Amino acid sequence: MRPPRISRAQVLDATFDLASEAGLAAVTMRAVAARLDVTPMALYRHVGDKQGLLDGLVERLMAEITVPDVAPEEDWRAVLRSMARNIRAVARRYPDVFVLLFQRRAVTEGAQGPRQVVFRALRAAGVPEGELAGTERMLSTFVYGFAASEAGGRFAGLNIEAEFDYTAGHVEKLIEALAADSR
Amino acid sequence: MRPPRISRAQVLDATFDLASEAGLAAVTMRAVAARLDVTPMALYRHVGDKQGLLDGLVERLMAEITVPDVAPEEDWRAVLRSMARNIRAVARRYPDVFVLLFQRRAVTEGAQGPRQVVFRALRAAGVPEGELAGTERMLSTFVYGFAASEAGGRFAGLNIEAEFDYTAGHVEKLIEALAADSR
DNA sequence: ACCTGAACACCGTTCAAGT
DNA sequence: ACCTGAACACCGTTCAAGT
Repeated sequence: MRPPRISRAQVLDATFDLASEAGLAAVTMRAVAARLDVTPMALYRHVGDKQGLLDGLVERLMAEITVPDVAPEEDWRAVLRSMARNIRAVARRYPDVFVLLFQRRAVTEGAQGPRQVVFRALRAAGVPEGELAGTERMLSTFVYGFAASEAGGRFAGLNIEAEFDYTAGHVEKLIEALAADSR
Repeated sequence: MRPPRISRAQVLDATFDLASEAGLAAVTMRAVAARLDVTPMALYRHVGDKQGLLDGLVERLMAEITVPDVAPEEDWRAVLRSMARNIRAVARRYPDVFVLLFQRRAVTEGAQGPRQVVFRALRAAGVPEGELAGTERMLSTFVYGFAASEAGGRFAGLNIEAEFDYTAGHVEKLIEALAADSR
């Protein structure tokens, strides 16, 4: 019987700080433990193992994806673009952690907040109810792919903002077409 | 003066085989060396370091992306779908290696063959010359994002073929719209 | 219940030496 | 030029022990 010296939240905070400052490669059980002035083995009770630590890191990353405070009914285009820009910014700040999103299906699990905002925006655009879920998945697949490409340097040498506007414009037309079909 | 016992090609072959059989985590300098009956240090002359080994692995992965033998002028939709299916198959077979594509910009470097095929298909669809490059990037970003999502399990619980058809259908409409605008 | 300490089986990489 | 051997500074994780 002993009072806990550290919590899962503290472990994840330390992990996230470490990843922000020194990248994913610096995230080791030992380094995280050192930050908390604790033995590596102390972490196992709180996060399971290294895999669990990384899952927690992805959780924290998802929490970084904030929701714009524009009302979706006002301007659905602005809402969607602002969400996409936010996701891209997160990808740029944590490029190596970001790709973990693809491997952990956390994209569907957590971040229900952002998803609801996208739903409202798509509804405001006139996308029929039955197409909402499919469209949201299509959209998020696109945005995450774009953000990962950008953060990984796949668009190196290009004008990325122009690239984004080009793509976003076409996706908006796609959404408009979906709305028009339903009428 | 001594005859070489191994070549870069052999090292990469062993690396690729190892990754296919046991996943990316099993790819260590020591394990690759053991496959070639050689000391770990022998690899350094041929691939530089671990990073260089992984770059070579991505090279090999790109080479797995084959080009359909349908003439693009015949049915551009079939060509694009067949390429997308092939990329998805590669992602499913090597899920953890596949995400490295996002981090190495190899997508733009190598694989010029597939890119040319996409160009021809888009031309056949009627996409104007000036929009070809941008459309191809948009398309590949989409396909790679979809493939990575699928391989990583982000679509778990969904009918993935239906999901693909849904998305592909909308992307085709997007391409048709691009072609129509130019007339 | 929670943490420590020592130990085990791994890593990538250096450096000097051998042929 | 090409490979080896020993060594260094790391890893994640186990297990028994302490409080």
